[in-house]
Amino acid sequence: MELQQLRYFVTVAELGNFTRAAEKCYVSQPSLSQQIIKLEKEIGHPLIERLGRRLRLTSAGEIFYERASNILRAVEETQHLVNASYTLENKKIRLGAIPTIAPFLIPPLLKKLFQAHPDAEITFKEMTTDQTMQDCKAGDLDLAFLSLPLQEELLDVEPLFSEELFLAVSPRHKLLKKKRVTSKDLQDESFILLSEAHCLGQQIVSFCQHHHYSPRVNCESAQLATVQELVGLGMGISLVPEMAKNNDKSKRIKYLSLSGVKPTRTIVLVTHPQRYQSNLVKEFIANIKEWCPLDDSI
Amino acid sequence: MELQQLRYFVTVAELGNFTRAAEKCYVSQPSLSQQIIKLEKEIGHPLIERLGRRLRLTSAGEIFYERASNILRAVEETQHLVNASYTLENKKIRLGAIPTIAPFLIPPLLKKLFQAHPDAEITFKEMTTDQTMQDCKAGDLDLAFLSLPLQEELLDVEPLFSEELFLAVSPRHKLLKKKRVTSKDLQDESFILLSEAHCLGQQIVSFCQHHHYSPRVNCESAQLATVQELVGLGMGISLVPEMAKNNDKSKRIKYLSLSGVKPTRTIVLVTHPQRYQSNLVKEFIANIKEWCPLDDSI
DNA sequence: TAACATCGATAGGAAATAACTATGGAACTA
DNA sequence: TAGTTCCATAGTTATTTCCTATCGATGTTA
Repeated sequence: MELQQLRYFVTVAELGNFTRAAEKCYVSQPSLSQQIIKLEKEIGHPLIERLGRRLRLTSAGEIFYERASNILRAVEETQHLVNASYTLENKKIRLGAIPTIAPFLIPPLLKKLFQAHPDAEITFKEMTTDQTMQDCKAGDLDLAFLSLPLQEELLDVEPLFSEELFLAVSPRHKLLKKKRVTSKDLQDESFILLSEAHCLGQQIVSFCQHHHYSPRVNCESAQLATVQELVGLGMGISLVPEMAKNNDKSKRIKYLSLSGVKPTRTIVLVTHPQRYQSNLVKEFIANIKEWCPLDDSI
Repeated sequence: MELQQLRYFVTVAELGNFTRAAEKCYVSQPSLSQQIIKLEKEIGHPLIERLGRRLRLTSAGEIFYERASNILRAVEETQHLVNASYTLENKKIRLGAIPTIAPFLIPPLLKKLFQAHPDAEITFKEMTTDQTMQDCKAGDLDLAFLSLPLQEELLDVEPLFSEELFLAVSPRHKLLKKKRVTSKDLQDESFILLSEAHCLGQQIVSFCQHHHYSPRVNCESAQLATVQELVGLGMGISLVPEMAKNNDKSKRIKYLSLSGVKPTRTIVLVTHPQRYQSNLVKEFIANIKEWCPLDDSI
């Protein structure tokens, strides 16, 4: 059974005439006749009685007509629905970010997004770098914010900006007395780091290794806010991204810019190169690139 | 858009895999791919995102999937419904008869029909000969009972039986005193006939003409019962079919069998030669031929 | 890291299907 | 009776669908 046959049959049923139905369907009358005959054979029952010149639907034909016209209406509606869904599709954005970026970068971005598109539907997912990249690859995310380094060749990775990692110490910390603090001064300090799964922790460890010492890890936390609280209580020091420093309105922590080679991290925008991007996603990505202070990079 | 494309698409959506979908649809994978691509072109939006090896429905695709699977379900149901309608069709019989036959022949026939098929759905229509034949030709009746003569070459006309027309007179009528009443004795009588539209009236007129006299038409009625009432009141005489005579349990009328050439009428079964006949209609017709007292014919 | 396996898209030719023209026969009309 | 209208059939052409073979990309495994 094919839709064309239904279209032919419904037209015949409505016009009560093969010839005029054929005209309306823009086919020759024999073509239409054959398709109707074929349809009747497949159904297994005659649908139209040919009584001399007059046509008449059998009771099977009447039932079939009801159903067929409903089906054709459903098909038409489907086309319209899909067209409408294009608008809907344009309203959806699925974001991902790691926890050390999310609370500082996502809220202002979403605020701007909502100003421009009050009807946008945002889904946001905070995960580790690995999980986020997996979701990106699977198409569950339209875009994600991560931090370098990444070993990922299949996804599009576009650097947005770099930011300094500031030394976070408690207000009474002895390092505050020094004029210049370099990485070497940190050698004997207790570091408070995020858990290993989070890249910021790894980044700090690798920064330390680069300067030929290991941080004395005292405490691991999943949240930067927790780290900041612990630092504020004098339980250790940490390296905190600039966005976290700027976001910290409490005065319980002092932030120092290290002298010499400053530790930094680079925030990147990750997308799937093959995935279809709705206009809203495209626009959002373009705006992100505009908004993000690339020139602030150190 | 064609149903085959919907079948392909729904299968892919459900299996999440072109190759296995192609196997399930018993086509090669390229064939299925092409049809999906064609479908997407016609819809105007991508329905399936190909992300590496993984597949993913776009939001348009999800909406389309919902609709498509509903449509396919509707198509399947339609086939079942039509099959079921065959049973329904088998329960319908549409009968037609002229008024001078209907009250005597139809009730006993329906009684027997209901005994054999308690769930049968009968539609009965009492009309003039012309109207009945027109309905037969249009397919609005499955079968009809009429009386000869008929000028109709397009319909099937099958004689069922012939019956005598009895002379109906009031109990005090002078003709009752005669031992033998012939058509010549009727020459001066007042005839009560059905209106011209009814064939029994015409038949009586033609019977009289055949015997070289005209009935002195006094009164015309549309119903045989009315005629019988009038005869009973002594307002005239009439010729009444045997079935009407047998049906008349009141003793207000005396019926005489004419001597010599007896007037008769022949009851026929009329059907449309091209029309589809359900099993019930076929069986009913076969039973009618069995039941009807063909051997009673004069 | 290289070899292998899997998957969807593409190309080109073969098969199947639906289209057309021409025509026939039945059924109504004038 | 002649003419017209209508649906079905026959034969052919055109289109569409399908198939095989193959490519390129993506994961997986040795």
